[in-house]
Amino acid sequence: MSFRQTTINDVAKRAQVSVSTVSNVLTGNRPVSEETRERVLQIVEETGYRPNRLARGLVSRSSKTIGVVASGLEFFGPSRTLVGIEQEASERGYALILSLIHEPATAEVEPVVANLITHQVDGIVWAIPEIGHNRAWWRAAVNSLPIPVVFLNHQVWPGSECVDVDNHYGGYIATNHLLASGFQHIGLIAGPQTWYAAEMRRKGWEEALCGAGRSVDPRQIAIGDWSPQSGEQALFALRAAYPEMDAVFVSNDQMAIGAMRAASDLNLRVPDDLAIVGFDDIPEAAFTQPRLTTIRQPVIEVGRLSVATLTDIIAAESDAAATEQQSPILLQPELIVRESSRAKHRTS
Amino acid sequence: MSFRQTTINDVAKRAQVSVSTVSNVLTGNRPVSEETRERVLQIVEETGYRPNRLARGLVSRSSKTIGVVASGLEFFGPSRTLVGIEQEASERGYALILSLIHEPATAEVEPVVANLITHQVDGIVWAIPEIGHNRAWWRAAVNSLPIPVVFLNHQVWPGSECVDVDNHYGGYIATNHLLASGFQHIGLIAGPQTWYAAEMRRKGWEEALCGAGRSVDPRQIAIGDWSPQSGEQALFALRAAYPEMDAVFVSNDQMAIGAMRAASDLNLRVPDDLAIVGFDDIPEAAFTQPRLTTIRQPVIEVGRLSVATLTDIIAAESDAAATEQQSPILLQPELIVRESSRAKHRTS
DNA sequence: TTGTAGGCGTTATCAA
DNA sequence: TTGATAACGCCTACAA
Repeated sequence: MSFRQTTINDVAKRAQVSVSTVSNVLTGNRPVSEETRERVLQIVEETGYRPNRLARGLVSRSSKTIGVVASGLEFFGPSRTLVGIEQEASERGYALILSLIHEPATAEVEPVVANLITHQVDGIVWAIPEIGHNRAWWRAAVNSLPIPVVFLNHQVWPGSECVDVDNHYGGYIATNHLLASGFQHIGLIAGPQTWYAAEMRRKGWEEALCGAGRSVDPRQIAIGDWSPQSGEQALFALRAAYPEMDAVFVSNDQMAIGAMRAASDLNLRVPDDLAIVGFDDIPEAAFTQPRLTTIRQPVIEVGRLSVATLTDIIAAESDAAATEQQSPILLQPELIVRESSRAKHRTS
Repeated sequence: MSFRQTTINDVAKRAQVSVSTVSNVLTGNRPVSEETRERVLQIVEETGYRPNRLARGLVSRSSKTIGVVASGLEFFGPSRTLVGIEQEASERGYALILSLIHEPATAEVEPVVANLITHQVDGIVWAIPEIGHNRAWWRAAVNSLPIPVVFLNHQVWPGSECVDVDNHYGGYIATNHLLASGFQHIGLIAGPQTWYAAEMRRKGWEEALCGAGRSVDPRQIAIGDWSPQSGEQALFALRAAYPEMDAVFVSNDQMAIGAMRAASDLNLRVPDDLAIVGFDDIPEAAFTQPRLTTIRQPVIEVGRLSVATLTDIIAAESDAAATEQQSPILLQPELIVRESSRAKHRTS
């Protein structure tokens, strides 16, 4: 079963050249005469030879591998972002080593990073929601790591590379849309405030309200955990604390679906009694009753860009030509208007 | 920035022992006196030394890495299964190299597998829906590969290792539930029939109908692509071709949500005019209006089991003690009754 | 219990 | 344009 794989030595012998010539044919690092090149390629084809990347990485000090640390693959954004990460990495010839963290709030950062470095990854994409203790760890550690790191969904700090959706803007346009549609009392169902993205969406909501001269009060806010169930409960709570509410911005579509369900149980018609705007544009959002107005975010693009940025930095390091990046790189989300926020009053 | 990492040599020198002693302390392959053991561990701690896994893998011929080839991370099942795969791998000390395939129907299998072997993975979890041409490729290739492979959501064949949910049974209990609830004309919105799982769910539906002495006709079937939109369209089509239909088994929850939307647009009340049963139990399913009856499948468990099986085989190979597995390993799904299939007629 | 030396499969350096 | 040969960092006989 488990025979010895063919090595560069086997190829060299059969092609009657030295191993360095075979290596040069394959890497293109040094010119090789057309004649021998073809002969070597021929043998490579015949034997199905493929260079052992462990050996290659060991000597060349570049594994062509990047580490991805992610979390929350059960959610729409993170799982799509991972797809973008993989696509870009694959196109650029990098393999992915995947680590998942299940409890970002308590998990230790150091062992995860150390383990990836152990695998000699050329860089890391850190796609874990920002939370106090891991931010502190990174601030202290990032500059002493031997490899570059790109952060997703994190607040930027000097010297760190970040890619993110502009969640502040997303919260702002969602809320502004409700205001422009004539709604007066706009609540918020927020995500966990340990998530930087959730905090930014809340701030966008606040800024829109303040900009329109509306008050912002804690009783207008309920906090969920992104799940439909928490959205349902949040709407019950909000309705009790803030009965005049006639619209609500919900920080993700899953909670919005829970909120729609709660509205129905409270005999509130959407959008006539209560308008709802979500966030994400999950595939189901266009098929709820009524169809859900939401904020679409370029999640795949965030993943791609993070890898593009990372590999550029990696390439720049070996070229010793440090390309200065602007950070954070913010991608703009987009308002998708559907039925759940149909205008209450005519606004000219 | 990029300094030389500490090596086993550095540790050996500082601890005033040989490299083999350091190695033995770390691997436990040979006994070391308590005294020197502690001294070495002390230095390891101080220097933060971690063995280079490329070097280790090169010489020990075991990278402690497994390749995962997946697809459809935008869907509920596959993304959760990946979580299970990662959990089990991480607990067993394996790292994951992730490859995604975007067009399983046309993608070439060989380069993906070859690339993973290039990275010296110890085994592969193949989580790509079974489709004609890749099945053919695997049949020919699987026994000549140097490493073991475990297949997810595939039909088993002699010598292959498979882990899956019992989709046939799932389709059967879903349909039986509708029959037992008094529904007479049960349609099917199926997934792409190139997916083995979709085919099995259809067969379960068929068997339940035949078992109850009902006819099975092509006009009772519409095929979607798992998306809510395709579910919506499928219901329109089905309603036109099969107007007496009073219940429908939908092969996944996303299509079921689309179908519920279509039912509403057709002024059909669910479940009174049309009962619906989905498949997956996505988090949203409990919050639709009405709440969706569905089949819950142990997707995380499938992922965990696949890695458990794979690593057992890997361990058995190096022990030269081939543990015979029973294949396929089928996990049972479970019926979750909610409102969308509320009984039409009393059945005692 | 410990040390020495060879080799895993490559790429990189130096000569030719 | 090519070929020896020395690393890369580690494990593992074999020797002491």
